[in-house]
Parts: sequence; C-alpha cells; structure tokens
Amino acid sequence: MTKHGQSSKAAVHITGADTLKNNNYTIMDYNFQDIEKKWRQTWAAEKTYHVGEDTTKPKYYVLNMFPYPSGAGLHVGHPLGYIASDIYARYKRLCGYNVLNPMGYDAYGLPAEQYAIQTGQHPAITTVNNINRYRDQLDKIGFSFDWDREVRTCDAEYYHWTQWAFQRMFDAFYCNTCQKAQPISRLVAHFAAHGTEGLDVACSETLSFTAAEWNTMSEKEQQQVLMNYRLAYLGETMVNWCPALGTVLANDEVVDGLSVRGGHPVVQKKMKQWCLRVSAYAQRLLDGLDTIDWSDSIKETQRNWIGRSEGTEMEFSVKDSDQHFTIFTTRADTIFGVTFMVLAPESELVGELTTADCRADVEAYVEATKRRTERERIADRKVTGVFTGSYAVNPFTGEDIPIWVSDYVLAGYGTGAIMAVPAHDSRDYAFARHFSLPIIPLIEGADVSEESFDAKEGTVMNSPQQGKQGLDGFSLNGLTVKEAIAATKRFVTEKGLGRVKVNYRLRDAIFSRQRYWGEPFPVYYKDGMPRMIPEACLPLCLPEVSKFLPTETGEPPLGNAAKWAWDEANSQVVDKALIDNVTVFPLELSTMPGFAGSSAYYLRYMDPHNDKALVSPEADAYWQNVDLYIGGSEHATGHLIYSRFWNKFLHDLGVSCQDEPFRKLVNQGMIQGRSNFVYRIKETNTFVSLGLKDQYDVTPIHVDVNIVQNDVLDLEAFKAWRPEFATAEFILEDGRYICGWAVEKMSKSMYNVVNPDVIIEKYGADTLRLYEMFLGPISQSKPWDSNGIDGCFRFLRKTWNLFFTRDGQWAVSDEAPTKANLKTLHKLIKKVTEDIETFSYNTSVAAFMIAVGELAQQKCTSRQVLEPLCILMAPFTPYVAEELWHQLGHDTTVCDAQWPAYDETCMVEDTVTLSVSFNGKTRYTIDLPAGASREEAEAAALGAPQAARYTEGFQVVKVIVVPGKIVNVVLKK
RNA sequence: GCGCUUGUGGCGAAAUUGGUAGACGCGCCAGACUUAGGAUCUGGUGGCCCCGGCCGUGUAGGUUCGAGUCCUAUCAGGCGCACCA
Repeated sequence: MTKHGQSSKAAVHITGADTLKNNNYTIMDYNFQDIEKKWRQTWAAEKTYHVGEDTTKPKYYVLNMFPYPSGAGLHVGHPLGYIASDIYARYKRLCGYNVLNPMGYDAYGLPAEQYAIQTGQHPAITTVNNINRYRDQLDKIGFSFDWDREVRTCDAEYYHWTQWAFQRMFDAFYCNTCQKAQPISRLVAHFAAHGTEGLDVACSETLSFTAAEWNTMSEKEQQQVLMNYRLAYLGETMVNWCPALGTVLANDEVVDGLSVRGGHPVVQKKMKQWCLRVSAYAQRLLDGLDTIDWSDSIKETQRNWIGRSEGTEMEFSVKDSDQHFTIFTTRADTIFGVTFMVLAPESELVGELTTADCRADVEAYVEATKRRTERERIADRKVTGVFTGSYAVNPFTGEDIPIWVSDYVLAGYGTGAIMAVPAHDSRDYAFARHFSLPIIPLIEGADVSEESFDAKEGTVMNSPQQGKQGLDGFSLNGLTVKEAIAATKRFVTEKGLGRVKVNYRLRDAIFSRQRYWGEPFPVYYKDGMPRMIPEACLPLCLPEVSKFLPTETGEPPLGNAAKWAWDEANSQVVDKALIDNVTVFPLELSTMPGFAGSSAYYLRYMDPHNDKALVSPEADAYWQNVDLYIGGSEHATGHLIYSRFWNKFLHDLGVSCQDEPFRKLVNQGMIQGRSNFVYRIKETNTFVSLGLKDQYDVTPIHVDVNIVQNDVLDLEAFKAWRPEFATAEFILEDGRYICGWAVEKMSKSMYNVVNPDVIIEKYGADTLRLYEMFLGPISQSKPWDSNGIDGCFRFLRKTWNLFFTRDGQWAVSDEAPTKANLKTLHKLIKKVTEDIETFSYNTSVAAFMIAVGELAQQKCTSRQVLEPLCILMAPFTPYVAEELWHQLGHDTTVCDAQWPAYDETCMVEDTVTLSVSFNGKTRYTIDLPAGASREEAEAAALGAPQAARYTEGFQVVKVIVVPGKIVNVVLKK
C-alpha cells in the first residue's frame, strides 16, 4: 500500500478511479471510468445503435468522410467532425428519425505501400493493424455508429462494386442531347445506321465517318473508335508523372509542380492511361451546385475548378494554303484588334504550319519547352516564343496575321491556339511588347501605353479602324463591350465563320496508378485492346506479389505477380507463364487511384452486405442520399468532385435515385497543435523560463506538451523525458518554469500531438466530446489547448451533483418544479435545439453550463426538470446521460427517449425591465408589468421619478417591446 | 490578378440578426477549507479615471434615436484558382 502522502496525493487527481479508492470522496462521486466502461459494453452487446430500414419513421443519413487508417493512430483533431455528426445523429434520433450513421475505412493508399516497401510487411497486415487501433480509439469516444455496416475499401466484397462501376463506365458514353450516360451499344447502333451524322456526344476528339465506313472497319478499328467515346477510356494523354513515387497523379494531387503526398517533383509525360470522362459531366456538376446546401466557399472552389467559360470558336484560314485552324476566345468583339496568333508548343498545328526556313528555330523552341517541368514554368515566367513563318487571314478584315508559338498558350485548353489582342489581354500585351508587335486599342478612352485594358467594359471603337472595311460592312463601333460580344457571336454564327462554344477547365480524371495497394482493374488485353472480364467473375482480387516495387523493366508492381493472367476460356485468373495470347491473356498491371474507393461508399453503407448489387433499389429508395456530410474542405476539388461525378453516373444508370450524393455539407476546421518550448542557454544544460529568456542567448527547444500544464513545465517529468535532460538546471520565475508556445501543425516531430486516449483516461470521453465542441465553431480551424478542459469536467461533475447529494444519496424528487426551474429548463431547450440545428455546439455547451449553474442555485431536485435535462445532454455526453437515465428508473436506452418540447409559456416574466435612452445612451431603467402596452410603457417612462432630469423637452419617438426582454423607450428633443 | 472568408479582452469565443458589447470557459486576483495543493468552494476580473463618468468590436467615413451587426472606402490575415484566351 502507498504511503500516506502519496495516497492522499492521488486524491487530488480527478480521475474516477482515484476518488473511488480514497475515503475523502464518496463512491457516488462522478465516476466516469466505471460509467463509460459499463455502457460501452452494454451498447456493443445490445447493438443499441444498429439501424434497419424502418418505413414507419422518416430517415436521416449522417455521414463522416471515412478516415484513412494511418499508422500514427488518431489524435484529438480527428474525432472533431465525428463528434459533431454524432451529436446531430443522436439528436435526430431523439426527434423520431431513423438515423443512419455509419463508419468505415478508406484503406487503400500510399503510406501503407511505402511502409511495405521499406519493411516488407504486407500492406494488408499493417492496414488491419491500423484499423484495429482506430476502432479501439473510436469505440472509447462513444459514437453511435452502426458497426454492422462498416466498409473497408480494400475488402474484395467492397471493391467488387468499384470494379463493377468502372466496367459500367467502360460500357457507357455520354449523350449531350439528353445530358445523360447511355449504354455504348446505342452508339454502336447509331454508327451502323448513320455514322457520326447527327451525333452530339462527349468525346476525346471529334471524329467524322459514315455508316458505310463504320461497317467496313475491322473489329479492332471499331474498338479504337469507341474508345474515343467511352466514359472510362484508355487515353494517350499528358500526365503528371512523379518519378519518385513511380506513378501518375491526378491534377488535384499535384500542387505547385510537387506531389501532395511526399512533395516530390512532378513532370509532364505522355502515357497511355485509364481515364474517366468527368468532363462530360461538367455542366451537370456545375448546375447541381445550385441544388445543394454547401458553403459558398466550397461551391465557389468547385465552380473555379470546373471553370465554365462561354465564348466563340472561330475559323482562321492560313495564307497561301488551303489549311485552316480554330481558335477559342471569350472576346470575339476584339477581332479587329488581333495582331498575331499564338499556338501552344504541344499543338499538332505547329508542325503543319511551320515554314521550312523557320523549322529549326521552332523545333528547338518546342524541345526546350518540353524539357521544362511545370514547376520551372511557374517559377520563371519569362516571355518566350518563336515565329512559325506562316500567316493567318483575319476573316473580318482579310489582313495577314503572323502565327507564333509560345508556351503561354496551353495545349489542353480550348483548341490550343488563340488570337492575340494585345490591347485587351495582359498576356498578349506582354508578348507584343517583348517582340515589338503592333497594339491596336479598341475601347474608347483606354490607355494602352503602359498596360493592356482587360476589363469587359467601355465603348468599342476602331472596329474596324477608320478607313477600313469590315466583312460585309460589319462594325462594332459605338457598342458596349457586352453588346459587341453578342453581336459578333451572332455574326460569326450566321456567316459560318465559327460557332458559340462553352469550354470547361475541368479535365478528365486519370484513373491509373502504377502502384500495388489499390483496386486492380478488371481488364485484360487481347490483340492490344482492353477487354473487361465478365461481370459474373467480379471481384478480380488483388494478387500477391513478391515485392511492392516496380519490376526491373519498369512495369508497375503487379508485374511482379506470378498469378496474374486471364484465362478467357475458363474465366479465371491463372499463372502468368501460361499467357499465349490465344486463350490466356495478360491482365492490366496498374491499379485504381485513391478516389476510386471513396467515390460511392455512401451508397454501400445503405446495403453493405449485398452480394448481388452495390445497393438494392429498396435500400437506395429508403435512404436516398446523405442528408448531412461532415468532413474537411481539403477534398473540395478531389473526392467531392469525383463522388458527385460517380453518383451522377450511377444515377443515369438508375442505381442511385438521387442526382446529388450529399445534400448538406459541413466542413469542420482542422485542429492544430499547440507546441511548447523550453529555452536552453547556449552551450549549457540550463533552461530559462519564458519571462527571463531575453536576458540570455537561448535556443528554443520543442518540449512534449504532455509534460506541460498551463504552460508550466513539470520539471521532474522533463528530466525523465530524455537522458540528456536528466541533469538539467532551471532558472525559474515565481518558482515555476513557464514554457513558450506556438500554434503549429499537430505532428510527432513537434511533440504537440495530443492523443484522445490520454484525455479519456484522465477526464472521460464525455468531457472530451464536450470540450472539443466547446473549443469554438466546428467550421473553424483552431489550436488544441488542453488548458480549458477542466471547466468541462467541472460542469459534468456539477451536473452529476444535481442528481446525487454529496454523500451519494439519490437526490431526485417528485416535487413539482418551481417557475424558476421551468424557466431555466425551457430556456435551455430552446437554445440547445436551435444550436444543434445550426451546428453552434459551442454555445450549446455554454447554455448547459448556465442552466446547470442555475438549477444548482435553485436547489432543483424535480424529476420533471432533471429528466428532460438528461435527454438534452444525451447527444453531447451519451455516457453520463445514459447512466442518469437508468438511475431515473428507465430500462430502455436514452436514445429512444423523446426530445423535450419547448414551452414558451414558461418564459413569460412577471415584470420586464424598461430602459429609457436618448442621445444613444441608456439613462435609467424601470420595472414594468409583463405584457404592458406601448402606451403604458411610454407613460411609465415619462412618469418615473428619474424622468424629470431627462425628459424635459424630449418626446418619445420609439418604444421597443421584446417579449420577456428589455424594453427600450427612445427619447428625442 | 480573380474569387471566397475572417478581423471583438491576456486566451478560446458569445451577442436574441439593428437594441445594456465581451455570455460561457480558460487564465489571472482575492477570500474560505487546508500540514499541503496542479484539489474543492465563494467572489472579482475590457481600458482609463479627477469615482462623476469617459473610451472601447482592424482603420476612416456614412445611414439611424441607436451600429460588432447595414452601406462606402481602406488595411491586415487565412483559403482556393491562376499564362484557362
């Protein structure tokens, strides 16, 4: 047994276990450890949070972005969104909804594979270990997840449906006329009957052939043509190749020319890759934003990313040649100011239009551009370019315009060729100045001597220039820019010079990754063309490999798999050695990217064990789509675009009944770390407290935040922390060592990671939940600061003490509540209900603190007040609410209780306070019977004893009566 | 450059949406109980002050009896897009 000093010291700790062991405290003190352990077990055993399709109740679907189970485990930032959504889910259930609140794991990904490469441990094993650790941590926090619906993206029964969806995309094209995906067989039928005549479909490049031509094509040629239209297609495209990671990356996985994961350089490379025709859905992705309840900033980010731009495509012919080419512009009105044309270096036109005497220069330029990485291009934006030797003909004026090549024009956008109007485009302006090309201003009053005038405003002039003649007398002079754009579009369309065209910045998603730990493609290659393995043979399981690195020949890691070939005759995977390209064929070696598995998981949660379909029509019809989705805003241009695309495709297929997957989106902010520092005097082992550090030459050193409390360092713990500090000496202030602090990313290397397990051990999960919500608005990023947590713990203990006396007696009585009790309760009901609906959880917690304080002061013991209080707390602090609920004599879970109704009559006051003000100042206040009329308020204001000082010469101009609140009488001279 | 967003005590933050700015919590100060306190409880806590008040929501104007809130301009931070024609 411990010595006296130590055992009584244990009592100062506020853990339940310590108080239990010590006679200074009673056994009925708020003992969260026992309470939480008990209910954790009971909920699991009784499947309290299991949910089915209950058609007698309205449904509500709450979803968190599922986590990637990293090796580091959860820190206190991870559960923030889960707690917020759990509160909402529990609240909705108490309001009578049938609530789906599932959880799972986004289990495929790079870190597990990197770890496998380094250690040889199979990613499947590390992933399962990590998942188990996550599950342990999540379970402690008291979420109302239905774990029977858990999904893991790396499970074959899950990725079955990822592969299935991919195959459906392969078998589909997008019809622009009906704005919908259609089976590819319809396209084949159309080709056979009409060729490309009358076709308006999404494609990689516009093809033109007759039915007769189609019908004489070989099978392989037909397949190559179809690849141009499929929603999942094999495309030769410029990709972001990351040599360090050995894989291609999607645009949203690259920032500033570096990979998001790892920060490795990324170069452009032409490769054959699987792609998803996301661009076909650009308009629907844009339109859908108007129908969903997301924050403006996320919607705007997506609008930017989609980048719709309405403009005109115009045909330009080439001088002394029968060649012509198309450009895209949003400023068709500036056609009279075109002084040169520019082609992207990658454009195929470059080769065709370059004259013999310019060829050497142009080729050198194109080569030089190719060698520059995207990063170099961004870093160094010098104006460069070269003349092709050719001239285009301005269709409106017949003038010759030199054609240049420059890397400021992008091959991937529009047609890869532009008409340059230096007077009204800053990039063209810089180019014109650099190469001394003419600049013709077209807007009255625009001064283009120093810079271009880019704004789309003003009155048009010089269109055409004086003394010149536009085509068929066409002139824009005197029009506003907006009118001029419209007039030019009309004219261009009528004369057949071009067409109105909408362009999107959104590119197709590259869907191949040269990695091991991802979904394999259900694809094999026959005669050089990809074939889908039969649907009945799905899932195609990820094979074992001898090592996780690429093969010596540069093939993806699946090239190391021995058993990785497709036996077409027997519809099975067989050994690679058997490949004969007659009945046994090679399988695809790349795997799918991270967003594949996360694109439709919300549908799978509706029906997670269905082995016949991704989701049954019944389950889909019942759950519809996600009502509330919570997750970080960093997925704005990745997951949140891809899953909307994926869902729209499944909607076209009739699999998902809703066009949009996530009705309401709430972005939780990130929780940053709050690092602590100690200051070592240079060349010594002496540490000086924060307030005195400026008197010395010191080095700040990160110190583990777990041995610091309220910025005061635990000296003994510090000495024990690391061997080199064992002999540390300290210069203290006021007998204490005060640490410095800074807000940084929460990470191991900063020693500022706070593990939720530690908080739960010390304070309990209810306190953790409450505190995370109390920290501030959920959408805001904020640093974690363990200091305030005591306040939340004290609140829970005070609450407990409403139900139990100090000596452990049950304190709840059947006494009727007082008027004050009811007012406190209903004020709380109103506030908490409103706050939950608006996700203002931090102010709800404050409201609870006030209410409990008031009830304690009122010495309230009434069951009629304390029972509703218990229900109100259930979403926030489920453990203690459940315990008290049972102590109140219920034998069903508090989750099945009914949310208390707000009764306004409890709020009516006997008197209200009337404040009388003039000149913007409250001069005096008087009490007034509640429900007094305006006239009575006015009379009382002027008749009050204090009034004489103020009211002389003043008149009442306004009387403000707010029920139960301040009444204000405003006076004016 | 364009778009979104945020500026309030020592700190995290509230403010009934135009009506007593700083609720609630942390921290700090004082007191109580204590051998002791990183425990618990009670009270205080925006600044200045001649103790009557005065000044206070990034800055400067405006509307109003009244502005943190609405309008105009401006400054600062955060995020997104960015040679997209």
